[in-house]
Amino acid sequence: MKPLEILLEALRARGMRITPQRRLILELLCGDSSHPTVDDIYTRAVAAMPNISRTTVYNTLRELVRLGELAPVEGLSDASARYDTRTDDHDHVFCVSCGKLVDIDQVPDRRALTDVQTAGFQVFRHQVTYYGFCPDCRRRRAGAAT
Amino acid sequence: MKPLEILLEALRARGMRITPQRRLILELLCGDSSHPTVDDIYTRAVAAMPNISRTTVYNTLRELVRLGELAPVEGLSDASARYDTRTDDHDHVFCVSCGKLVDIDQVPDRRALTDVQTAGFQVFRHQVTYYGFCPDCRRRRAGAAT
DNA sequence: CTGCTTGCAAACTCTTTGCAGAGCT
DNA sequence: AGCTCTGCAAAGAGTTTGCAAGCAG
Repeated sequence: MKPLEILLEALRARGMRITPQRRLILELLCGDSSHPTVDDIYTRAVAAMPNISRTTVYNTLRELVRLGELAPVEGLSDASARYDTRTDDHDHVFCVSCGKLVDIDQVPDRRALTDVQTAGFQVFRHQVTYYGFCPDCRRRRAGAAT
Repeated sequence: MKPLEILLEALRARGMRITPQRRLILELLCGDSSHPTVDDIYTRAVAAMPNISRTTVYNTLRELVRLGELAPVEGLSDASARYDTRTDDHDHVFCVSCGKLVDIDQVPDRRALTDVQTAGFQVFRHQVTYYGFCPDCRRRRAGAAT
């Protein structure tokens, strides 16, 4: 969740126009840390601007990814793409029960891998996805176990 | 890459029939550690059995996943699904240049995460994807840098 | 004004489904 | 023989593209 002004500036800096549609989509992204899908964004956008099109949502999200201001979330078998406004290196915790996805900082002391361990790859980035149950589902399951 | 016999046995154990198509697909999977896509498998299958259909490939792969003998690879933004015959917990190294994907063992001493670090999630599994350049692309880039 | 952007519709890709006939056990 | 499996074609889901009209700068 980054400030709206940053995103607007990123568009302006590249000579892209600030249209009402784009502004709306950016606002929605800024106020959301739930890693929404294209359809999530589209649905909320339509509520505020009834005749905005899916195409515009797709276009805008694609541009933001291109600008490095938005990151597609990988690591889930979800049918449709989910996006993250946090674009620095970080990890994810995914709830296998409800699909909730939360950003977490990377554990700082992970041991460097040897060349053998990386199969000779020159690694410059890594991303960890933790799978488990979120607090809500954890509670729900504990109750059900009665 | 697991032995063909294991896969055949898994099918038999569930009362599934060993058809020539299935046998072929299983053979292709066993002899492949490149994490092929559906189309990779289909293309090679067609070479050996010209009128095998994509449907059969899809069906067979889906069944194998259902049996736990094949794992869809997550964590890549690849358009189409890639499959892994290694089904135990392990990590991946992905070449951002050529798309090569290699299985590696998990680093054993990863520190346990606190509840705060996992945002209260009860984590039971994690998966790391390392991004970098594979030995081939590394060499290629070193040469190009002349 | 200029030309980037929008939004409609159609195209495309990947995957799943329906169903009749073929083939495994 | 009985029932599963195959393969064709068509349907579906998600995303991209082509293009004429609209609007930001």
